[in-house]
Amino acid sequence: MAIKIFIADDHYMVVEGIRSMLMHEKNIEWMGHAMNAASCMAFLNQNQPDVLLLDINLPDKSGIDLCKEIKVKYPEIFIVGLSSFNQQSYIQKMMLNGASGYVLKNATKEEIVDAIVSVVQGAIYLSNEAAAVVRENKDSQIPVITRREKEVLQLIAEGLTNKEIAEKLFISTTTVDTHRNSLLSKFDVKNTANLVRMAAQFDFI
Amino acid sequence: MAIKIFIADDHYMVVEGIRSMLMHEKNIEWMGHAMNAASCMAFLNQNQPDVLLLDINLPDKSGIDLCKEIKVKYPEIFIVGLSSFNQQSYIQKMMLNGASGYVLKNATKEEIVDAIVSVVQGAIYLSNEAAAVVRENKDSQIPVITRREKEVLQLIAEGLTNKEIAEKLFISTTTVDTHRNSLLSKFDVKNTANLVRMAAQFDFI
DNA sequence: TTCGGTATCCTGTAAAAACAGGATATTTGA
DNA sequence: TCAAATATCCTGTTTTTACAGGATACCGAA
Repeated sequence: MAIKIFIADDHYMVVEGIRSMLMHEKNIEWMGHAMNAASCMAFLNQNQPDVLLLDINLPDKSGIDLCKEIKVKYPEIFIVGLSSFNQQSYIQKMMLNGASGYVLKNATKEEIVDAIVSVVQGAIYLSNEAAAVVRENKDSQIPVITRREKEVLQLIAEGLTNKEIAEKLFISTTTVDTHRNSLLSKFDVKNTANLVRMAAQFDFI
Repeated sequence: MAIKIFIADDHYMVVEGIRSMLMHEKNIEWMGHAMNAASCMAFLNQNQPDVLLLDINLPDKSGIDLCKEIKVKYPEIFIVGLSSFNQQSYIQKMMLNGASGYVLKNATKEEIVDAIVSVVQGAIYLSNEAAAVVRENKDSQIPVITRREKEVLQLIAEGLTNKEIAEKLFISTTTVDTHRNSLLSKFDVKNTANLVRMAAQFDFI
């Protein structure tokens, strides 16, 4: 029986590339694709793929969050993360949220097929590069920040002062200061400039 | 006579996707692909495509720089930039370095074909999204900063204070302050956080 | 050669951030 | 349910930045 796969990715070329690669695989059945999280959920509501190839960067929702939701609602679907760049953090978060595999978008046909076959058998599949990323990043973790901290961080990066942020969020400047200091501490940096740079690197802003 | 195209992109899925999309286009001839700048140059040394689809993110060299080099050596080749995310700066830099077009990787088959046909006729082609990016960024040009300013900017982003930068560069803190203020003015921002964010976006750091 | 841009330096003030050392209410997860 | 995490608020002090308004020296291109 063929493995039924579905893909959620807003990059048409990637969808087309994978489709082209898997077209002649006899034991893989292509169910179609979605370009955003909403239509992906709509599809899953009516259909049952065995494996979902899931981009981390959908326009309407992060693949990370979507992964979690899908695993809660449809735990029997195996999810393989898909990303075009080596975002260490994403790989780890995706795996924490129930993904069974991860391939980078420069994967070969063999890697894709391997990943699909492996996860269906209950294994974990990490492509070479993804595995390397996970390995080398064991110690330099990406800080876990709260929703409010992220909000403050983004306003900081936009150039707002504590006072302006306080007014925008309807909180006191001292609260903003507290968030700011916990951000500095979580990112292990000593001033705003460094904070913003790290945040940009980790794709928080 | 068919338009001969060659593609340089390290994402196999993208290469495969474009190949699959263009496979049945009669007036387009697929010459092959390169996964890095070096093999792309090696290919161009022996072959003469009409259009080169060039990724901005090659492993061994930035597409921006490669674009410039190719246009110097082979000015008759039309280059279409290819990127997976909307990096405003990249699009503009690519165009400044002689590219004739730019498409994002979520482009449809029609956009790709349009781009190829357009640039061969000497036109400039910008995909919808790329055009929007260029349009909205018309006034907020990438600032021209001096070598010293860039040096200071990088140290600021690393979290050094004016005093520390001064010590590192063997200049007075007031000089650092001057550079800092001219950076703020050139980037048209009002504090360090905003400066670092813009600098990160424009790829200065 | 002269003029514009760059780099250097100065004094001073006001605003903002960094840091210390708290407190309290609410939310959330084990 | 109960502890931990989160979000809120406070009073201070010190350090750093932002900004105003200068000046001088050097270099390269018109």
